[in-house]
Amino acid sequence: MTIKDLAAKTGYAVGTISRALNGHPHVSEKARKAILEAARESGFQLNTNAKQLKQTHSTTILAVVKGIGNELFGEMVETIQNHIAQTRYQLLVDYLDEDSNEVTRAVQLCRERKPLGIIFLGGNTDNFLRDFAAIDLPCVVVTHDASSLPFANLSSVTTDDLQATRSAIDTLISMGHSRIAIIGGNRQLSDTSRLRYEGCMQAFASHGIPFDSERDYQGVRYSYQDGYRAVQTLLDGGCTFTAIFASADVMAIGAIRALWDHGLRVPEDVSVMGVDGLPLGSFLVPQLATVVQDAAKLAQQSVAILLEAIEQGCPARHEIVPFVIARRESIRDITQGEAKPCAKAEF
Amino acid sequence: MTIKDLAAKTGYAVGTISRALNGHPHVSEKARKAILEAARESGFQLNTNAKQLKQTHSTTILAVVKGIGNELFGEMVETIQNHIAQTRYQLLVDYLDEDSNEVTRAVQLCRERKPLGIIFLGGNTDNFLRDFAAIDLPCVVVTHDASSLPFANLSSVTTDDLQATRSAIDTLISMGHSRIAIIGGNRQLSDTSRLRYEGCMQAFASHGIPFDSERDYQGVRYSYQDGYRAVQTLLDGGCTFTAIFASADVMAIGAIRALWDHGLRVPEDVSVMGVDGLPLGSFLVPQLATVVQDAAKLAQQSVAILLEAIEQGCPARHEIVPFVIARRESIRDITQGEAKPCAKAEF
DNA sequence: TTGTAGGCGTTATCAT
DNA sequence: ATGATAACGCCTACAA
Repeated sequence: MTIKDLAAKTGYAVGTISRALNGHPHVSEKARKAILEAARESGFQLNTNAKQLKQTHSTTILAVVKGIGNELFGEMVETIQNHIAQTRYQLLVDYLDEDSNEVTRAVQLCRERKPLGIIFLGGNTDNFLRDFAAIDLPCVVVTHDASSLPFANLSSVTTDDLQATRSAIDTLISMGHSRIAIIGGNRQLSDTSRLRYEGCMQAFASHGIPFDSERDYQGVRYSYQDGYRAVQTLLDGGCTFTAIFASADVMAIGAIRALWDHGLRVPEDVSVMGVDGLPLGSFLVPQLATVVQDAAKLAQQSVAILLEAIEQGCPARHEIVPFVIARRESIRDITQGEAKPCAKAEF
Repeated sequence: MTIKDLAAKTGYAVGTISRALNGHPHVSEKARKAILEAARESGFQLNTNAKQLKQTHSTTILAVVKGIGNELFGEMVETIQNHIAQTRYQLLVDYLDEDSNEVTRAVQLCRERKPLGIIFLGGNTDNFLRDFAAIDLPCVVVTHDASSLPFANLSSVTTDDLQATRSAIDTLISMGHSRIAIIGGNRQLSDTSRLRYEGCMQAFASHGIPFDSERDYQGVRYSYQDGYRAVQTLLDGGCTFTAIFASADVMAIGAIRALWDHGLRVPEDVSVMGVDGLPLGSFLVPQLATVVQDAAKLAQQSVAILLEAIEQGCPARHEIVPFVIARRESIRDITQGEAKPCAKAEF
């Protein structure tokens, strides 16, 4: 079934069919009704390949999401969708693996879908440096600072990962914790992981608290399981602590269970804090203390910046969205009361 | 940059370029090398629109996933990907909303991507009945029984939702619970929700346990928040219970927190059981008792059935994958010991 | 308002 | 082994 068939069926020419189906002007009400009806009853759908092959520009905004299964991104996609839906544009969401190159993918999609602009959810500096030059549309990276990259058409909206992490560690320190173990991501592969690690180190340094990366740090993948195992490794490695900071909520959740299995209670024996502010965190018992990234605002800002750039040619901007330290039930102030210095497992 | 440009650049004709780029036979080693090199150095990529427009068949297997954010489907996609990667086929994953029509979407993708077969993750009977006739490829629905649908090319792999739920309720009953509240999904919209509800009713009936749907049942959406609210509504509505059965783990998690906030402890005061067997469940404190769907096996079977159908023309099959009742920490046997008859909130 | 025809970038089918 | 050329299904001038 093609527009030719529809033309034969309705008696109109393909040109009229095309115009009617695309809501173009210069189609009589009669023709439009007849054509739409015929299309509906035969379940006709335009062939996107042919359409996009011919089309010189679309009315599409592209979102390239790096890492399916990242709940934070999931929330943001939803918000972005809601905002775009209120404009005359359409959102096209493309998901890819954590470890594939989002920029080359975007380059390909530019050719094929001719979007008006791109929102990157997550991104890697190296990829941008190597491949972004080929893109000359307005773009914005969310969750990844691009202010120091040499691209005039690339904006960014981020949480200040370094400050956020510093602030989280400061919070723990202010609650009397000085023996803090860290569970982080892969600092080689992820800029965010590197920044969050730096934030921890700066916090420790500014308080004169010693930290032995070898013993007190675990770099793992962002999963429950890896959070769980990281705690095991820390304990086996002789690490003692009154608090654990995990640079993602999912790892924190795995960590809490691992502690429990070692006979350690949260927050009585060990305080645990994460990063992200996943909705799940506030349904747990204990509620997970965390650094809340304002997903709604990150998403909303990215759309705003992109639309300004598309419609008014505004230059690239680099915005920072405030984070919030959520002091929830999984952390405890130990400055007074019984001093339970360190939480080495008792078996 | 098109293959025409490459043709001009290398001196070969477009046909040869196309053959070389697609690894077809009848291309001299010399030509192949020259063309591939020219393509590489100019960063050339085939235009998928044009390619798919012209191509009569692909080597693609399509997975249509209904409901992004469904973790169970996420797991299965990963497994499917791993299996397909070991074959000569490629997997194309298409995500759509819970409430959009997966079958019409598949029809469109058939035209445009010409896949060899389709795996549906999730599906709705009405949609299949109305629109599936247009598809004549081998297909398999996972998580949704299609054995009674009149399609010779449609297989299915499912957990027996009705038996699974019956069995879960039986378990709770065998542990001494007779006042059980149910948190389910929307029975009008989701076949699975309906079956799970049926399973509960059958279990109650066979044990002669009365159940007042009006008071003891909440039909909500699959989310933490809705699980939480459902418990509030149940308690406000005067429902008393020693156990809650939620027909999805996410709702069970929300329910546990709601109980906590009402001063009720799990499993001491109330037992809570879910369905799905999300990895998360075993990292919680208490670990979530649940009906584990064997995601790996569901995925693996769906691929096996589809490949058999594609390669050997095997007829459609309808398989049932066993579930496992995971009696984990969130449920408690109350047949002996102190009788704490019902768990009405004390405020 | 409607019809006609050319071309988007590729693959496939012929020749050569 | 390679080249020429006709589709693929649609959009878009342009003509009527």
